Amino acid sequence: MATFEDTATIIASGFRKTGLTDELIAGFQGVVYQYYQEHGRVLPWRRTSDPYHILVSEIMLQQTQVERVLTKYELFLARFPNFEDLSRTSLREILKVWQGLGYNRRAKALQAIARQVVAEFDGRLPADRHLLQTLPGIGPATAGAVLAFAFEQPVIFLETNIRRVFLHFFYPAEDKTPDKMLLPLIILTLDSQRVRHWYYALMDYGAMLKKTVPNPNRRSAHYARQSPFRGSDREIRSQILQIFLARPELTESALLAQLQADQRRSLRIIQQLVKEGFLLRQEGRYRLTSR
DNA sequence: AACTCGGGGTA
DNA sequence: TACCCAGAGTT
Repeated sequence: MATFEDTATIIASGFRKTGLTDELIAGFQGVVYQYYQEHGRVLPWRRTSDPYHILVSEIMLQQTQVERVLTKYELFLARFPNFEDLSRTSLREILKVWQGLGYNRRAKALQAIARQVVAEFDGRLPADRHLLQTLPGIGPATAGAVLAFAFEQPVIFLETNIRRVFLHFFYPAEDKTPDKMLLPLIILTLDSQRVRHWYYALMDYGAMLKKTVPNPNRRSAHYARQSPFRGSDREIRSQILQIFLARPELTESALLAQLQADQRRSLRIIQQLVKEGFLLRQEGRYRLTSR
């Protein structure tokens, strides 16, 4: 029986010599499916095909580990069961549930999506990539996930786990491989009869790779390091939002007094929150936007 | 193409 | 410490 290392080597060398033959595709799918059959993850958002549930999970999962989303997903859906409920909820209520997930603008985007879906799409998420990507917070990856998982469409779907898999198997030694080199492989290896199943398998394989080999995504052309959180603007931002979750409103001086940053920097960050629609300034006081 | 946006678990 | 997470939006 071939070891884990062997299968990657065999597929990589086969791809170099002959390109992507039907035999190679079948072998690749076999390796991924076999892993999935034995070690596939059972996750709550995989038990539903409700577009709202899928969308909530996908927005939560953007740049956020599965384990952390697990603690929030059910809670969020219990609190906001559908687009209509979410569309009628205040930003404060949404942020309260969102606390701990990070990237709070996702929560705001989700609320905006809910309102738009109710107002423009008769309460149903459109099964169309172009329309989905016009909605705030939905880009190529999230649109692909929704189309694959909720609507079973044989679409291109590329995110960090999937990127790892294709870099690992097809570009194991190359540096700075752009995504456009992977897209044809994604199309050609897609199991279009079982789209959702296939992408789950790919993602689980990629999640496994993260723990067993040096991160292949470092060899992506799009790999980028993140700036430290400690001492960053976004640390101040999160402090500001937490302050407003604890109390309804503050004067500017009271707010500034609670922040670690110097006044100039604090005001810039506060102004940014106003611009993004998180905060409202009224008669010298700040508060969360009421809607 | 490069920055920014959260927060936490893991090595 | 550093790393990086089921990315998207802005510059």
